[in-house]
Amino acid sequence: MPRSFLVKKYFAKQKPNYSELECQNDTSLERYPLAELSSADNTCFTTGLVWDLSVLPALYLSTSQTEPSATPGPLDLSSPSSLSSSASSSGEEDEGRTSDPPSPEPVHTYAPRQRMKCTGVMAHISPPEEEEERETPVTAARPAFLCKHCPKEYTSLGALKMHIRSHTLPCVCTTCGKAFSRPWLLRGHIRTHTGERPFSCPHCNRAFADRSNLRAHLQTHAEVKKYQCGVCSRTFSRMSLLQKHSSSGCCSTSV
DNA sequence: CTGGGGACGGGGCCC
DNA sequence: GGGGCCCCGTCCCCA
Repeated sequence: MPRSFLVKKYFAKQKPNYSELECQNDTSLERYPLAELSSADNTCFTTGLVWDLSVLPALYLSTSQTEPSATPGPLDLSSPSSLSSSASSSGEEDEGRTSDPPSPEPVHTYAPRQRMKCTGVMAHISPPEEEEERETPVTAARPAFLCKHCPKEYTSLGALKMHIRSHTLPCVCTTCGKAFSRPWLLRGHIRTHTGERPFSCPHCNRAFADRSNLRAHLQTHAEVKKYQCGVCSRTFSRMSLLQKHSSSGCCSTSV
């Protein structure tokens, strides 16, 4: 179970509305851009959702490139949902997040995320049409659905099928031929061709084709960024920047 | 070297 | 069960 959504799921109940998000908090955004992301309630951000790299597991810091899933560390900083809430978006959603059940150890659910681009592997392993998934009837504890293209394992067939799409890449761009696992990924890609940028920043009117990029951009407007150096307290908009900062000397200990 | 943007991957949740 | 969307996150590249 790679990734941090395991934490997110608690508040994922409510769908954020970016269109609102982008303009509803115009006023507050001036001061706390991030708040807009997480909602009008900027407290979640200003109260210390900034990540302290010093508390991050060494593993995360050193190998985060491939194992950000270890992120759980920072989550425990102030709240179990710090991670998601800080970067999350719309207000309502934020509310849900901040109130997400304080799971005792959400951290343990994380597994090293491997940015395994095994899509290529699949071609060598076996034809997709053969038998996409191997169902392992582990009637005992939990059913395990194993991907035959990679070592991944899922507890539901649906999840496995979804995953398999990342191998089969059924969505192909008619313009450049690039293939994607999901339709919406393809749509996002198509924007790179059309130039469409539906996500605009309420602060600088800059537009983005990708919502995530807007989110990252909004960080640049934040007075206090999401990721904080445990040594110098300097904050960064991206984990990668914090990592660079750390490895470059400031936080030699945290590397 | 740092900061930021572009593009994209992937699991979860809701409908 | 599947599609759509969300959010989180990463890598690459450029200013």
